[in-house]
Amino acid sequence: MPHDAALCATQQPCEICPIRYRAVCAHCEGDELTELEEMKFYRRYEAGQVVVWAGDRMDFVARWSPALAGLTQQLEDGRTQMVGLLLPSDFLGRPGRDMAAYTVTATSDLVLCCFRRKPFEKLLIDNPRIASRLLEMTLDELDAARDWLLLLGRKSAREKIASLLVILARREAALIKRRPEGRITIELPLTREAMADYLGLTLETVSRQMSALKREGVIELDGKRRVIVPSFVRLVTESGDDSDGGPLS
Amino acid sequence: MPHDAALCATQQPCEICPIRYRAVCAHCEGDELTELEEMKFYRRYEAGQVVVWAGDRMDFVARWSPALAGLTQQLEDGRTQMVGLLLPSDFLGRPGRDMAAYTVTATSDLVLCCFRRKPFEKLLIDNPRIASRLLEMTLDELDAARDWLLLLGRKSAREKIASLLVILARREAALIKRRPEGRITIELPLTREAMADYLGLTLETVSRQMSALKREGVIELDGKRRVIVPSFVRLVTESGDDSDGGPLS
DNA sequence: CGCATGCTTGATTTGGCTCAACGCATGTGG
DNA sequence: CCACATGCGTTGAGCCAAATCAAGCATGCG
Repeated sequence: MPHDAALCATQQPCEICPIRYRAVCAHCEGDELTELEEMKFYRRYEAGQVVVWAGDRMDFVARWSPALAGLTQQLEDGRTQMVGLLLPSDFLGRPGRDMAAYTVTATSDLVLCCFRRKPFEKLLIDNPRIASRLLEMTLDELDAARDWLLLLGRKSAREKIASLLVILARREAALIKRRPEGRITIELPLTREAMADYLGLTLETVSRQMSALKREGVIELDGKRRVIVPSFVRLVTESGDDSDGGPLS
Repeated sequence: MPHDAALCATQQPCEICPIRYRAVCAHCEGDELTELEEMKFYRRYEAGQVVVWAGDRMDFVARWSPALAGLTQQLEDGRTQMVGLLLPSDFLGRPGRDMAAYTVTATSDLVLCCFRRKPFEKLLIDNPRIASRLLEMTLDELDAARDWLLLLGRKSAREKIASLLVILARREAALIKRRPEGRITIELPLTREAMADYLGLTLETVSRQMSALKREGVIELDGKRRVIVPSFVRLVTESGDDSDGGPLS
């Protein structure tokens, strides 16, 4: 695995980390940060690279940095399902388990902020703040996974696409603490195939539904990877769930 | 909500609780158990009853007792997806949130072992053992949800049915600490409709696939709710994933 | 230029859904 | 005891959304 020493030197300390307030270290203070800092190292990956293979040994856990990656699961015959999206500040790895359960692939260049697993597990035991933040994050992920179950089990192809766009829009908006409204632009850091793997569709169906949404004016395309949504509410309607997405989280 | 005082009196203290070693209180000792005991009360529900509605206020969390229940999520037009199965010793509710996110329906008679939420949250903060056990359980649920994503997104109707049977068989076997093998019997505490809601199918398709599996000798039916599997490996093959289910968990 | 990669589009097939009838228990009331 | 209703499950016929198979197009790159 790449471990770029020069890179480490250029990384910022936790104290001024821009995503700290949402990450696992959200509620930490001076001493705890120092402790974390000591077990920290960085890894860098390029777009398309596999970060971990399912079944691999993993002796670190990590906080997710810029950019995006996907967790995937496979059947032997090759059918693939993405089971999670890793977005900035998300947590990777599982304390108490040394085998990766899923394959993680970077979809854009990224830097991973890693903590050696053993010391981190120890820290977790005698530091309730970190432990409770991790619990909270895990519960959020569980909720997200359950929403995804509804999508995979009961939504049409068209609704699935719209839902994915809504989710990405909300995620982007949350970073700048605003609610998506009116005319918005969404970055789509995924190939059609990755979208298909996420939505439980084929890439052809994804392509067709994108074209259909464009034809009907629900979205506009600027290149393949940038989507303009003239009316966010219209998109939400197409996604099937009429909810407003709850409070800004 | 029903709160049967007479019943409470007949409940056992945590110390001799038969499912304690798998539940949230797994690693607790004397004092902690006493504390838990103090915030504990029981509720009883009958088969078919709704335990909580999505959006309801919930001022308790609970440990799951005998029997089975399902968490469901709905779209406004009525499409329903089950997003979790609650089995003995599972945990219900989310510390730090007072709204239920899902509707919980009992599929058989059950007794719920509830803890008042506020004191429980407090206990969580100053008791790392309980907190870490809860984290572990949540991570397990997340893994289960992700396996379910693969099932919903990529498996055929036949594979879905077989997978459900495999899961139920493994759960039953785990209770008696054995691995399912050879000829086994599975209790199916679910209507065809509940199965459909779980698998993202219609009840007709569930029925047809059950008939097909029977016709081909993969399963035998004893009444509607009891399934005999002559060869467990055959069933696993039909389920699509060839894995052996990992270590006895 | 030639070739690879990612995407679109079209023609065809098919698995699972919809709608509808029917079977079979169990319960209820006359 | 029979007539009838009700709740679950099964089965069949037809249809449609999405998968599959198959070109073809745009972009980028050695």
